[in-house]
Amino acid sequence: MKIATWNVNSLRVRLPHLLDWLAAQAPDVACLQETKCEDANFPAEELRAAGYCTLHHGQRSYNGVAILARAEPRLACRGIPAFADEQSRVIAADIDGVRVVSVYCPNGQSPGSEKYAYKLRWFDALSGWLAAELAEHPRLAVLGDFNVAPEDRDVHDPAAWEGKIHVSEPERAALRGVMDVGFVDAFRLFEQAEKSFSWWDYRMGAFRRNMGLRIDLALLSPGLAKACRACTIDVAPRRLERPSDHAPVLCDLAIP
DNA sequence: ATGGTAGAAACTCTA
Repeated sequence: MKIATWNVNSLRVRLPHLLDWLAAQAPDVACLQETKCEDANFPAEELRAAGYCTLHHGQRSYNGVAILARAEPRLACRGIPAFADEQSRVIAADIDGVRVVSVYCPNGQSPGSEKYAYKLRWFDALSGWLAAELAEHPRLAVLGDFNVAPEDRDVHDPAAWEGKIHVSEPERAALRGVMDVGFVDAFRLFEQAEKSFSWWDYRMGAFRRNMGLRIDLALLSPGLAKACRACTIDVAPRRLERPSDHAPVLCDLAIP
C-alpha cells in the first residue's frame, strides 16, 4: 500500500497538479490538507474519473481535509471526537484494514497568541484521541501537515527559527505528546539527505534557496512501521508553475 | 523592525 499526504493549499487551484501527481505516483491512499472548499464544491467526479474514491471534511475559505483511496474507504469520523472545533482539520477512515487519519494541525500564528494557545489545546485533544485509536487499531496511520518541525535537523536555519512558530519548545512538546502515544515518524526510519524539507515559504525565493521546514509527517503505529519499506518527500510538484507551498510525502507499506 | 507571496474573498484574514 502506497500512502501519501499533501497540503495542496486550495484544491480548486491545485487540481491539475494533483491529477498529474496521482497519475505519476499512483498512491493507493492520499491524505489532503487545506482543500479550502466546501463539501458541495469538492471535485469528487474528477477524482473518481482518476480512479479514486473520496471523503472530505471541508469548509469555506480555510482548512479542509480529505482522504482519497483506490478502494472504497469507510468513514470513521470527521473532526476529533469530543473536541468541539469549528475548523475542519481531521478526517479518518478505514481502508483495506488500515485506519487512516488525515490531519491539518493549526498553524498557531506566533507564540503567545490566541491561535497558539488553540494549537496547543488542539494537539492535546489529538494525542488523547489517538491513544484511544491506537488501542483499537493496530494498523493506524496519521498523515498530514503537523505545522511543527520535530527536530533542529528539520529546520533550514535552527538559530534563526529558535522560539518561532513551528519550532518553539511547547509545540515540539505537543508533537512529542502525539509521538509518545506510540507512533513512529516514517521519514526517520530511513537514511535521508540532509536538509530535507516539505514546506517552503512562497516569499524571498525560499524554495530556490531550500529555506524550508519538514512539517508534513507520516506517523505510523508500530504494526505499520515494521511494514514500511520507504518514506520520501517528492519535491517535483513544488517546482511547477503556481505550486502549493508544500511537497507531498509518500510512504510505501509492505501490506496487501 | 518589517516585508516579502499566495489563496479566498471581499478590500482583510490566514498562512
